[in-house]
Amino acid sequence: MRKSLPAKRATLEDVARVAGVGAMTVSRTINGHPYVSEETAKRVRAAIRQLDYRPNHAARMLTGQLSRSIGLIVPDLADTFFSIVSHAVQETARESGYLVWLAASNDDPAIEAAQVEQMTHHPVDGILLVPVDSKDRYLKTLASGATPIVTIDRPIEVATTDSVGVENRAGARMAVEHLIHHGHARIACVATNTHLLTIKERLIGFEESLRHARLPMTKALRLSNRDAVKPALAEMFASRNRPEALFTANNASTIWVIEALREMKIEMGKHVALVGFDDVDFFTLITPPVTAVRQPAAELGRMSARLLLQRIKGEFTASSVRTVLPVSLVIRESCGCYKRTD
Amino acid sequence: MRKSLPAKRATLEDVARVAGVGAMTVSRTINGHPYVSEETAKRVRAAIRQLDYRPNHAARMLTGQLSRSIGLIVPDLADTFFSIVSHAVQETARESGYLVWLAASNDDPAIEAAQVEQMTHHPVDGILLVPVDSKDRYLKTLASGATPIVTIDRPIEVATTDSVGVENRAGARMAVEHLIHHGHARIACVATNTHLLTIKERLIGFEESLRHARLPMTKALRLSNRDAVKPALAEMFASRNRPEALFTANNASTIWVIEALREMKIEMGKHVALVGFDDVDFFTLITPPVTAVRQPAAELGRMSARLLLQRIKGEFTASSVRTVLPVSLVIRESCGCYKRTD
DNA sequence: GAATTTTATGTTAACCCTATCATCCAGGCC
DNA sequence: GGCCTGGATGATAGGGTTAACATAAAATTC
Repeated sequence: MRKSLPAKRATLEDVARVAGVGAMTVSRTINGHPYVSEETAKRVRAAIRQLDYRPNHAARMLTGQLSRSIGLIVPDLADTFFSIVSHAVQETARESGYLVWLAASNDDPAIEAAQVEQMTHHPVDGILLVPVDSKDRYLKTLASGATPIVTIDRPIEVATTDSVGVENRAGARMAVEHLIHHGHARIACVATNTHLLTIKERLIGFEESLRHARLPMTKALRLSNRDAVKPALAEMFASRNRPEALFTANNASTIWVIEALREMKIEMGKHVALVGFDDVDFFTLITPPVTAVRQPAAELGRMSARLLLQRIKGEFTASSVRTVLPVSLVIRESCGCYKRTD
Repeated sequence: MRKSLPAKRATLEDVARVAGVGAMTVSRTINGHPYVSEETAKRVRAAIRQLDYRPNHAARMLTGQLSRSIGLIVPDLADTFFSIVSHAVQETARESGYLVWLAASNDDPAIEAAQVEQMTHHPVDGILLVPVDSKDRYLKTLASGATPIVTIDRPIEVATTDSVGVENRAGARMAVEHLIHHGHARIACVATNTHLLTIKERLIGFEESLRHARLPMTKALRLSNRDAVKPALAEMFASRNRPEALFTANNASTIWVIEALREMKIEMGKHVALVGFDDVDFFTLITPPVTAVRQPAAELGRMSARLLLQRIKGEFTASSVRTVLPVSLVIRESCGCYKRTD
C-alpha cells in the first residue's frame, strides 16, 4: 500500500526540479548531448532513478523525433515461412532498440494498403513489406513518400525500393536439375499462387532447366484450391505422358501434392520423384523425407530489418538496392536419393 | 512532378482555415461530437479530403487519448502455435482498428520484462502476454498498473489478471484415456518445458488418468534438449517396463520422440502407441498420421484480443476472468487406431 | 589581461491536438 | 419583452518534449 495515489508519471520538469537544474539539461543528459558536465549528469540520473522517470513518447514524437519503431506487413503470419521471417525481424529490431508493429494482410491488397496507411500515420520510421500485389497502385505513392520501405521476398514493380529476396530462379533450377540428374525426362511442375513474382521466377527456372537439358516442355499445373489437386494429378498420371518426377514450386503445392499422392497410392521417391521449393523442418518426418529447396527465412528477416534500420539512420544512402539471397537444395529421399539411416 | 515540396502534413488549423471554421469545430467533426451542424460538418469533411488531412497521432496521445494499439508478447513467434495465436490476435485487433505491437521474449523473462516495460511507457492501451515465468516478480507490478493485461495460454501466479487458456488437464486425460481404451497398461509420458504451468497441468492429467484406471504410475520423462531424447528413450524401451504407449505432453516432445522412434526402428501405432498434446497440420503427413490433442490456437488469440479490447473500452468491468477453452482429440493412427484411407 | 573560443546551462517557442470555458444566437416560456 | 435553455462555435490553455537562441562562466589565445 505504498502509492495508492494515481501517481502521475514524472515529467522532465519534475526531474529538473529534483536535480536542481533546468529542463533542458535533463533532456540533454537523457539524449547524450555533449555539454553536460559529468557532475550535473550524475545528479540528473539520480533524480531520474528516484522518480522512475520515463520520457513521454508522444511528446517526443510531437517534436519530430524518430519513433524507433518499424512496421512489418506480411501476408499471413500463421504461415511458417513468414512467421520465421517475422521472428527474425523482431529480434533484429529489438537488438537496435526498435519495436515492431505487425500486421497481416491476409493476401488482400486493400487490407495491406489500410495497414500501411495506419502505420505511416502512427508514425513508424520505416516499413518492411511483403507486397501481395506487386503492381498495386498505392505502392507508388508509398514508395515516393518519406517513409523508407524495404520489401521482403517480392520486389514491387511499379516503383523502385530496396528489396531483399531469394534466388528463386536458381533455386528452381537446382531442384529441377537434381531431378534431371536422376535420369528423369518427363518432369512436371505444380504450383499455387502463380500470380506472385516469386512463383513466376521459379516457373521460369523450371522451364529453363528443361530447355537446357532438351527435355520435353510441360506446362505447369496451376492449382488454386486444395480440392482441385487430386483430380488434376489423377489426370496427369493417367495420361500417356505420366510424369516421372514432380517439381512443386511452393510449400502449399508440395503439401497438397504429397497428400494427393498418398491418397492415390503413388509412392514418392519410388513411383515418382518429388522435389519441392520451400523447405520446412517437418519434411524430415514425412515418409519418405522430402527433398526441397531451403530458403533462408531468418536471414531474409534479419537482412531486410538491418537494411531498413540503416536507411532510417541515414547510414545508407545509395540508391535502392536489390539483395538476393542464395538458397540451397536439401537432399532427402523423395527425389529418389537413398539416404542411409545408419 | 506534382508536389516536389516537402509537403508538410496538413494540421487541424489548415483544415479549419480551408473550411472557414475554428479548429475545434474540425476536431469535433472528426471525433463525432454532437453540436456540429450537418452543414458545417460537410464543409469540414470536404476540406479534410481536399488536404488529405490525418490527425497527428502523437499530438492526440499527448492529450491523453487512447493509442488504439495493443502489445502482444509471445515466447517465440516462429513456433507454429504462437504464430497462429498471433495471427488471430492481429486480425481481431485490426477489425477494431487497433494496431498490434509484437514482441518475442525468446523464453527469456528479462527480455519479456523489458518489452513489457517499453510497451507500458510507449503507451499501448493494453497488453496480451504469454508469460515465460508465471511467477516473475515484475508481473506483480505490471498487474497492479493501469494498463489492462490479458494473459494467453498461461495465467500468472503472483497476481490476478484476465487470462485465456485451454483445458490442459482435461486434454491430457482425453489423450491418455484413449490410450487406455486401446488396452495399454504401461503408459509413459514425455515432456519438455516442464516448468511451464500448462505442461504441469498436462502431467497432472496424465497421472490422474493412470490413477483412475489403477494403472502403474510412471514418472514423466522430462527432456531439456533434443540430443537427450534418444538415449533416454532407448533406456526406457530397454527396461523390463518397456512402455506400450506414449503420451507426449507438448509439440516439441512429440516431434523429438517421433524422430527418435524412427531412428530406433520402433514403429508408432504398431510397436508403440503414441498420442501427443498439441496438434499441427502436418501430423496428417507423418507415417502413421499422429493422433493428438488439438488446441484452438486461433480461438485463443481471438478470445484474448476481444477480452482485452473490451477491457480497454471499459465494456467489461467484472473482476478478472479466467477463460478456459476446450480442446479436442484428433484421432489418427499413431495411437493404434486404424483409419481407412478408402 | 583583453579578446576570443569553448563549455555549460537556461529561456522561449513550437509541435498538434483536445478539454474547458466563454460566447452567441435562436427559440420557448410566462 | 425579459429570462431561460440548449445548440453551435470559438478562444484559451495546456499536455511533455526538443530546437534554437541567449546567457554565463571557464578556458584558451595572443
